[in-house]
This record gives sequence, C-alpha cells and structure tokens, in this order.
Amino acid sequence: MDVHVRDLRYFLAVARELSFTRAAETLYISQPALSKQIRALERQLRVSLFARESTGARLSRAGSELVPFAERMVAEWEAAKAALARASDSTLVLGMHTSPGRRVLPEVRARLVAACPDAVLELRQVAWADRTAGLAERATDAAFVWLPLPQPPYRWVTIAREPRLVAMATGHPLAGRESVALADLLDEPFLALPASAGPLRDYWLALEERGTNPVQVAAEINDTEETYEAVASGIGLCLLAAGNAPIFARGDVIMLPVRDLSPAELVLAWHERHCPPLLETFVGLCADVVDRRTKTEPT
Amino acid sequence: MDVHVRDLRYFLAVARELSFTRAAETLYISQPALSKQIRALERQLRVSLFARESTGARLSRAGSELVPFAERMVAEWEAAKAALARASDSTLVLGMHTSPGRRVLPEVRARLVAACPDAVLELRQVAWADRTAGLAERATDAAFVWLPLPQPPYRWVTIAREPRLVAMATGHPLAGRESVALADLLDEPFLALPASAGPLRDYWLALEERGTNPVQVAAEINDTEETYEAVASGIGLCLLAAGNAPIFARGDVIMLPVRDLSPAELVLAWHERHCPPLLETFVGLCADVVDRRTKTEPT
DNA sequence: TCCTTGATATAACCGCCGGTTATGGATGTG
DNA sequence: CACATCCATAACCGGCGGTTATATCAAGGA
Repeated sequence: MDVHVRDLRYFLAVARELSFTRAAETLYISQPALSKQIRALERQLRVSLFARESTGARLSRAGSELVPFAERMVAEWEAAKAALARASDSTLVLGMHTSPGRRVLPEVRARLVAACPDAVLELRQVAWADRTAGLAERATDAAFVWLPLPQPPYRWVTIAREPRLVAMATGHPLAGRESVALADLLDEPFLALPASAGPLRDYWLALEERGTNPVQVAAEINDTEETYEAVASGIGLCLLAAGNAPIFARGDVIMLPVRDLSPAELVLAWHERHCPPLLETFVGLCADVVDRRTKTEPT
Repeated sequence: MDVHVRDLRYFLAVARELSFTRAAETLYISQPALSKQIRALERQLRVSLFARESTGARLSRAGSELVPFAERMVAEWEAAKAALARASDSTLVLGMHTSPGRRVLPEVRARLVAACPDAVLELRQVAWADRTAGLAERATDAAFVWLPLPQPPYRWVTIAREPRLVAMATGHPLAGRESVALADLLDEPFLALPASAGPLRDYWLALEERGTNPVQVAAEINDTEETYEAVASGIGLCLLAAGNAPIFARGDVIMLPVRDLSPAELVLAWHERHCPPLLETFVGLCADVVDRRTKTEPT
C-alpha cells in the first residue's frame, strides 16, 4: 500500500541512469538488490516501470508518470529533515525531578526568548529513579538536579545552595525542637530514593555524614506526593532542601533545620559531550540570573 | 535515512488521536506495534515526536513541525497512485513476436488516438519461445500472435489469413519450382521454434498435415535474423506466412507457396479474464480496420 | 569463430524489521 | 481499594532488504 521513500530514490536513480547496474553503483548497493527492489515496487503498484532490454532500461509510460511524484516526495522528505534539524537546534529539552521552582525558570525563559525569539523550552518531568533526569539517555539537553553528579561526563552551574531540613510528622517526639543535629536522627527510620538513584540516594540519607552508623530505610519514595504522605503518616523522616519546604508546608508535617549538615546544591547540568549553541546561551542566562540574585539577597 | 510512508501515516494517526491506543485501532494494528514504530521513527530522526503521559500523548515541538510535511507526503503518494492507475487505464501494452506489419498497427493507432486522445500504446518485443507473447504472465494486455491458441483462456480477432510459404536457400534443388506440395518437403530438414512454443512450433512444422511422417528438425530459431541466416546457409527449410515474405526477400532465400497447406491466421489475442475498456475499443478498431481492408482487396 | 565484456535475472543465505500476543506498571476513577 | 485505561516491554515469527555467486544473453573485438 505505502512506499518506502528509499524505493522512490532507487527508482529515480534507475530512471536517471537508465541502467540498473550504474544506478546500483551510484546508490552504493549491489545490482541484484536494486533489481529486486524495483521489481517489488512494480509488483506493488501493479505496473511495469521499466522496459528491460539488453542495452539497459527504458522508462515505461507508468514510469514516466511516477517520476515527478517521486521527485516531489523525496524533496519533501529532505525538507522535512532540514526543518526538524532546525527545530531541534532551537529547542532545549529540560529534565527535572520536581519543578526547580525558586522563580528561576520563568525569568530565564523570558530572557531566553528575548535573546533567541524562535527558541523553545520543552520541559520534561522525569522519575526520581533517573538520577540524571534524562541526560544519560540523551533524552534531555539539560536538567535541574541535585549534586552529587559525576564530574567527568557532566558539567553544571549552580542554581541554588540551600540548607538541608528534616521533615517529620507533627506528632514526632522531635517536632517541638527549633533545630536538630544529625546525631538526633541516627536511629530514626528514613525515606530513601530508589536504589537506582545511587549516590544521590546516599546523599539525601546523609550516609557520608553518618560515618559507620547504619541507616534504617523505612520506604522508597518516587515523587513529592508520595513523600509527603509517607512523612505525614509517620512512616519515616526525610531530608529535603530548604527551597522545597513550601511544597511540604501543609499542616501534617513540620520541618527543622539540621545544624551539622552541609547545604545541598541544586544545579543545571548537561553532558559535556553535548553542548549545542542554544544550550550554551541558556546556561549563560541561568548563571547570570542566579548571580544577580545572590547579590541582591545574600543568603 | 529515508522513511516509509506507512510510518508517516502512523505518525499522523497518533498526532490526530493524541493516543497510541486509539490510533492503533484506527490503523488496525496492535498498540505495541504502533509504539515501536513511532519509537523507531524518533530514533531515526533523533528527536522525540511525542511526550508520553499517563493521560495519552502530546505533540512535541519537533512533532508539530513534522505534521505538515508528513501530510504533504502522504497526499503526494495518494496522488501518485491515482495518477498511475489513470495511466494504466489509458495504456495498452501490446506484445508481438515480430512486428505485425501489414500496415495495420499504424492505422489502428491513428484511429485510437482519435478516439481516446490520452491513450498510449506500449509495444513490447517478446521472445519466440513465449508463445502467448506475454499474455500468460499478464505482462501484456494484448498480443499479435499466430494461431493456434487455446480457446478457453484466450480470445482473439483475426488480423490476417495468409497462405504459408516455404523458404529455402537459392541453391536448393526445389528452388526452381513455381510452387511445391507438402509431399515434396517431407524429407527435408526444417527449422523449428523453441520447444516451449508448444503447439505453435508444431503448427509451423505442419506436423498435423504430415500425418505419421516424422519431421527432421535441423535447428531451433529465435528471431527473424537467425531464421534468415539459417535458411540462407542451407541448414534447413522454414515455413512462413506470405505476409512476412518481404522480410526474407534479400536475395539468398527464395520462397514458394505450399499448395496443400491451409493458410495461417494472425490474430490479436487477449486474456478473457482481463479486458479493460481501452482494450475493448482497441479490439473493435482492429476488427474494423481489418474488415474494411478485406472488402477493398478481397484476397 | 571464439572469447571477452557488460547488461539483467536468479538463487541461496542472513540479519533486522514490522507485526503479533502476553504481560507489567503507572494513572486516574467509581 | 478495586478497576479500567494507557503506554512500555518481552518473546516470538515471517518476510523484507541486503549480500555473494552464478546464469544468461547481446554485443563487440582479436
């Protein structure tokens, strides 16, 4: 019923060369393959496209009718590929676990369209299990993720540096404190990211700071809603960045600073081997916005 | 590199339905097959065309760019198929062993273009080994052939009925006669059509009229040139229709009537199961031209 | 005359594509 | 909480799109 555009290219090559052998050479395929494909095309269309003779091939009536259509279709496909390439050059696919928030994305986006009017940002929510938010599989051009991230394949600019809080149900014994130390939490059950998150999971369990003390993982969490429910129902505690506190401020959960934990770092990351021009300007704009912000409101 | 138009149709279906499942239903394929094909298309183009969500699919930037191109290509292919169908409706492929000659083809062709201005005759020379001149393999719509022909699958109109002559080298003992009888030829070596010609081979050996007398086949012949050479060099004799005599009148061969052989019949034949409108009018015109001719020059 | 050359067709083979069914996981809903 | 819906994945299978090797045939040259 339908045709492979490749077969149309084959057909046009034979129509141009009027020779299967030479056409096969220009197409870099073997002559039998070309003959077979053309025969299949003829069988499919129920018409003969060429009159084979010992001297070569001649176009039949149907063949000459087909030529202009085939040319238009091949040209259209070339145009389509070019258009897609252009579109992909001016499109940035951004991965993120939760929205980066912090009012950074709207501002950068506004600046970006001012700089490149035909630029388009495509946002993609990605599962917490995917630590690189699509960078690893090349599904995204850049991603808002929390450190740590392996340095060699990835590069990044800092978006925010925020203290780590611990979230717990309002009824928790520690809930009355002003703040806590990590030592207060060592025996508490914790919520953890999926195992596939690797070092990131360890980071939000403060595994390094715990030293030899083991951590008790109460459950795995895959999105904010799940996390809120698990914390509120007392299943376990959970570390989170101060900037994400508003998402949890819903009454059943209270959050306390953990005094002796280093702040967490939210970055815009990308793959060092994949840095198209638009990404470059986007990164520049992000750095710029963040920079101006840290000046106006220094911590 | 190139695309199958089918995949573009698949893509358009998903773009229209914004759902893989529903699109698969409208396409009468399974949903996994559709998903796989779209993924393959995305991999090939190195862009993602849809954003999959639990609620269904949304077009990505690249996807919306592709839509108009895909629509144009699909439409173009539909148009091409329609054009080919129209062309094949107004094209008649004629098979023939040697040109039918007798001034019939030019006249019928002239009348045909007068009746159907966009009609086109496509002539196809075909090997003598193919007794039906392409009718059997459906390679031709009609063919100029000599009887006999099996009646059930084929039908025909008579183009010419001509006495059979025998051709021999000028040096042959019989060459001085005014005419010969079959009895004079019984011991002579004859040239024969290839075995695959079947009953037609027998006919031009006058096998039936020979009765029990065996025929001595000197060689097989595949075209006029070969035949002329074989006759002229004395390899064997050969029967031929009077109308084809001019082709052999070149000095080294003489032709004599065979008194007691029935005349041969040249017909325009076609397959009874394949008789498109244009063929019908062509047959009518042929019959008409022949009819008028037999009236003006009765034998 | 024979051999070579160059054209297309045929055959046997093989990996991958394009379909199938079965199944699982995520999401919204009564 | 069960259920329906939607998309993804897996395993499987026939056929397509390529390969090399070979046949056939027409044309041309020593």
